[in-house]
Amino acid sequence: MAKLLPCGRKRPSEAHPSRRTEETWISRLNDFLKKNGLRSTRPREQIARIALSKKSHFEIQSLVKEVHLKHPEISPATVYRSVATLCEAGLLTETLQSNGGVALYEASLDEEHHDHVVCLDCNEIIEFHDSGLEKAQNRAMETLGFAPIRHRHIIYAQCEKLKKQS
Amino acid sequence: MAKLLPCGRKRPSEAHPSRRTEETWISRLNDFLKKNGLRSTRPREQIARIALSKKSHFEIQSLVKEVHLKHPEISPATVYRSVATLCEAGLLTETLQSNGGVALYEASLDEEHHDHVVCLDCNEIIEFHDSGLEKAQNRAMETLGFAPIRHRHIIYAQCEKLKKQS
DNA sequence: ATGAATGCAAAGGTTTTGCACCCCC
DNA sequence: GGGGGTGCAAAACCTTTGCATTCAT
Repeated sequence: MAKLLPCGRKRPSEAHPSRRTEETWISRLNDFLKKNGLRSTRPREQIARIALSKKSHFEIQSLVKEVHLKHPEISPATVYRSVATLCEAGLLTETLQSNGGVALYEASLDEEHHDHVVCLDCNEIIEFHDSGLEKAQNRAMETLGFAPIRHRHIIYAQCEKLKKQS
Repeated sequence: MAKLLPCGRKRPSEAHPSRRTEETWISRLNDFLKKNGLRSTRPREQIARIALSKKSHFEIQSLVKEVHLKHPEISPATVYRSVATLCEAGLLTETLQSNGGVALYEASLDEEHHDHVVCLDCNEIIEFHDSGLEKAQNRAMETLGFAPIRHRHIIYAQCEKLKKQS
């Protein structure tokens, strides 16, 4: 938690004071499973623990690798199947569900929403939340006649240049 | 051009008055090829024509299919190779270059930047540009100490509900 | 003619599926 | 005990690569 920030940047006003505790998702998951006649199993929970601890969007492939590392007995097939279940349970969100292909996932706990900055110099991903930005977005959507449900905003930016200038 | 808009929405202030003409990218491509000792070939141009006509982000796979449909004699391998070339030429941009995996592409002509709304009711993608939103974004980045280079902003929203309410 | 570009087929990866066995309820 | 879950291996896909041939210059 006291981890150093990449980019030598100041920490942007403590991103998520309200990240849900682990217990919350476990019960959410179990509720879902029970409601749907599904079962609460060890592999499922282990996979969920790892997937839901991811800070930002991730590819399923990296999850497969991490699971295999920590729990070699769990097969890749199970990871794929569990991720599908977690999506149905609403604990993961599939982003970019573009025509049958690509899939990135993101833990969708009820925490405060955040956007991402990808630093092109450091290759780090920084999360941030800016209410002015959110408001501007909502205003734009209202103008167009849409009701925004969720969004994905990634800004690719540089930090190095600023350092040199200042 | 006079195509009906999805979602029964009003057209959002004519998105791209300045989309570059076809000739522009052909000469840009040929310039690049000549400069690098590469050759201007038929398959390359046919692939470029299709790729650069894409309105928004696309997966290479869908491009492969479309190319195969229109030009069955062109092999998938050539599509992959041409896309790489087009990226180097700066005519396509690879988005989401996440760790070795996923790749989406986007035509990167010099047209005005736009964001996307994905309508969850109609499954249509609408492009828009909102200067207030852009400004809010730049302000937020400045606060964090970054210089934004490019970004990707997708808003998932609904239009149906609005219709019913009004 | 020369070397880049292509098509084809094989190789390398990733994701899905079928099936026998296991284990939660 | 019954039916959902899992692991394994095969299948199905997607992307890359090697090589002989074609083609632009």
